[in-house]
Amino acid sequence: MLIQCTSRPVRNFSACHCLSSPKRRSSYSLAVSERYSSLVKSVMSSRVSSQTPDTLQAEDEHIYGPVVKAQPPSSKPEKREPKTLHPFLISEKTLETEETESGPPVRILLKRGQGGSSAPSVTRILQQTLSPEQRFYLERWKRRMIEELGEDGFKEYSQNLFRQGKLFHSTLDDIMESGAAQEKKAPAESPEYPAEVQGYLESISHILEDVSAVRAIESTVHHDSLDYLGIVDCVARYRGVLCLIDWKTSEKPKPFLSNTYDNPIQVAAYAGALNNDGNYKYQVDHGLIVVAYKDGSPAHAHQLSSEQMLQYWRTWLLRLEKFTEQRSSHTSMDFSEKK
DNA sequence: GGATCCTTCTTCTTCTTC
Repeated sequence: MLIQCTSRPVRNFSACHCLSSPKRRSSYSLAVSERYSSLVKSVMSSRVSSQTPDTLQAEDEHIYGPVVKAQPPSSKPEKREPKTLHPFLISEKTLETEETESGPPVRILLKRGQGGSSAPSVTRILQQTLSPEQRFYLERWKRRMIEELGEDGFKEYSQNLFRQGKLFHSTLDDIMESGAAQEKKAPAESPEYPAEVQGYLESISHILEDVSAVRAIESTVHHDSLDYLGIVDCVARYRGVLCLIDWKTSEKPKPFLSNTYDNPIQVAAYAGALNNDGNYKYQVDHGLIVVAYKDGSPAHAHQLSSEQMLQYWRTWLLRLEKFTEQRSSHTSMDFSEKK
């Protein structure tokens, strides 16, 4: 039986992200039919909490002030343009990489603190330039999670998410490096990989079949003129197209690009840095965001065209400008405080 | 040797009717 769940077909209820909690599986799963799925969903997804939407709203308003409802987020797309439109691609560099594709993938390690380099990272810039709306929803989510799990429980939960993400990445690095991806061997079947990431590996196995010519793994990129840096997950061909690939793990399904929040901006920022980094002799104008799931259901792959990459590059430049403005206003404030 | 850095994640919402 196929059940449509958040626009993603799954084999059964136990594989459904919305209904199966990671802690325990419901015994209802065998008895329910599609007819009752929305009812079951609403019953099972209700929170065990004495709070009602009204009290939550009241709490939100108490902490953040009244919610301004007259600002639908997507109705006014940001038309702003960066003050300086730094190029995404460099004309001297080539997009063709045939001659350099035969060697092993590069891995440029991060060297911090050398030569007084204090370039900010992509992650830090994105974190510090979140919109007030993003901040609000993240804070609210965190508060609700703490209400449910307690401070310590939430800490454990977050650490667990990070640990799984890191383990998935490092395992994937090993697979890529050993060339297992090109051998088209199902890595999930290999017993040498940690049990905790087997589901994620199964989830991306169909993606790995389309990945070839791995050029870089966990490699540092630095934008030589804009002076920011980051660590790229992977550069490889996906279905023949050279892409900057970002691997993600997620508890919730992310079938649409819009579900990935700032990830496309992150990918464009990395690609722009790689293109403007003298250590890389080629450049990349496509992106790929792969969202892997623990239960092994097929990962979602969001490919970014060169046009989309350019669009997100502009958004990135805006965020970078915002960051720089914030930083200069902070340092001038520090200066006046010290004075 | 210890401290710090870069990552790793987390948000978008609501009912009502076939």
